[in-house]
Amino acid sequence: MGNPSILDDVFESFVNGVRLFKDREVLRHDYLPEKLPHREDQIRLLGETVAPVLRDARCSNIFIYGKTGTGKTAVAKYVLSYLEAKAKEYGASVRFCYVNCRMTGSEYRVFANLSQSVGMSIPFTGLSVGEVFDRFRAGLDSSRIIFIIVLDEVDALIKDRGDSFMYELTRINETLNRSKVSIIGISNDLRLKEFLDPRVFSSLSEEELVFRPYDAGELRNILFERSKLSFQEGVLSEAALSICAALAAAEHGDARRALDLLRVAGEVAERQSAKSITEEHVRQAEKHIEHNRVVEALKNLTLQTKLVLLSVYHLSKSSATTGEIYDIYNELCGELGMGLLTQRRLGTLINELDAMGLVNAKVVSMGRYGRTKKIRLEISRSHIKDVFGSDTRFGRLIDYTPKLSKGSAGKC
DNA sequence: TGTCCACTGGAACGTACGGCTT
DNA sequence: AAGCCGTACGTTCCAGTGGACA
Repeated sequence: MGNPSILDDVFESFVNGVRLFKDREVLRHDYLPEKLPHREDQIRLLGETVAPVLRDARCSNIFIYGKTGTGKTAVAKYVLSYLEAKAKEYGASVRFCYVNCRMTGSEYRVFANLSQSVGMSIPFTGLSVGEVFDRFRAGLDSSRIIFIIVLDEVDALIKDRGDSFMYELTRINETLNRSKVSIIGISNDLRLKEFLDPRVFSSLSEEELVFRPYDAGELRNILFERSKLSFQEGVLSEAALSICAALAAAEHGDARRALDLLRVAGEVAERQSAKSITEEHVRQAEKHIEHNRVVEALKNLTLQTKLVLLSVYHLSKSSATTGEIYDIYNELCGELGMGLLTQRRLGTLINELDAMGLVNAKVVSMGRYGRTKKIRLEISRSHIKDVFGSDTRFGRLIDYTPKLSKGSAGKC
């Protein structure tokens, strides 16, 4: 369990050391601040759109677009919480349910979630989606309310499983007698239109709201507001604040990223017993976040996907084709005495690694020599060596020398 | 201009599993 | 216990394809 005296030191310096934070929760993603700077227009527009529910009328469905960290979720929650409170004041029976579709995972669970929020209990599994939907509808109708459904990251679900559940939802009002439903869809992907049935799309986007990315100046204001609540006075340097804003602005104006940077920079500074947070702490925080992201991603891969990535690793002097990787993967499976997947399946796994940013895969045509994907590592080799090298099942394969029997691997 | 390579990627289907309803 | 159900992970089949080469 380690040496207790070491931990004594760690804990003591944490408790008695320099305190930079006043309240670090303020910098977390799910913290909902009282003010949302630079989103006044969107708040007003959304407020105007949902206001009819205060007079017991159904409001228009709304579609909200914008990249991650542009304040979509915060604005939606902010407006609806306020609306719910106002509704109580006016005696209107309004309720809203927020569902993050990506976290929730499937249409079954989305409906299960919605059902629970109208007081129906739904088993974890065992029912058909249709059955869950029927129960939701019945529960909703008997509760006699105006129900606002917020489907966050709805693009994740639609791209994976199609839009049949959205179709059901958009038509639900036709079968309700005593309750009404409005839908607020939130998407990170501006091209969502392409994935949706035109009927569903037109019904969903009776109103549209677009959230533009924050620029560096706006991010700076947001960080400044939050830093007043999260840090002790005078602890955060001007330069550190600006660089956080600039780094996040360079990455499509993501406020979440900016807040993460600031929080981790504070933690780094605190650990070093620094009296203030400097530019250098932010730089270290940036490295720290990226390192953690990659290591976590690597650890959580399935064994087969790890072997695919390891095959890329063994070929990564230059980019490799799917066929070359499959050959190496074949060898590695042989070394471990494991069954191997088909090349078709391997292609899908490579696409998943590409989506995670661990490899870069590009479809190229080599004319007479066929059409394939060129794959190269997107992360440092040392990350793979560190994480996979300590794996008891296949760690030894890090130093494996491929036989490259077909001779083509490694060339460009 | 047509051929042909080495795949890509969609679609349908199979299997295993945990968990519900009846 | 039987019969469903959703989910995860995988296979099989196959039409489609960009561009070098003859």
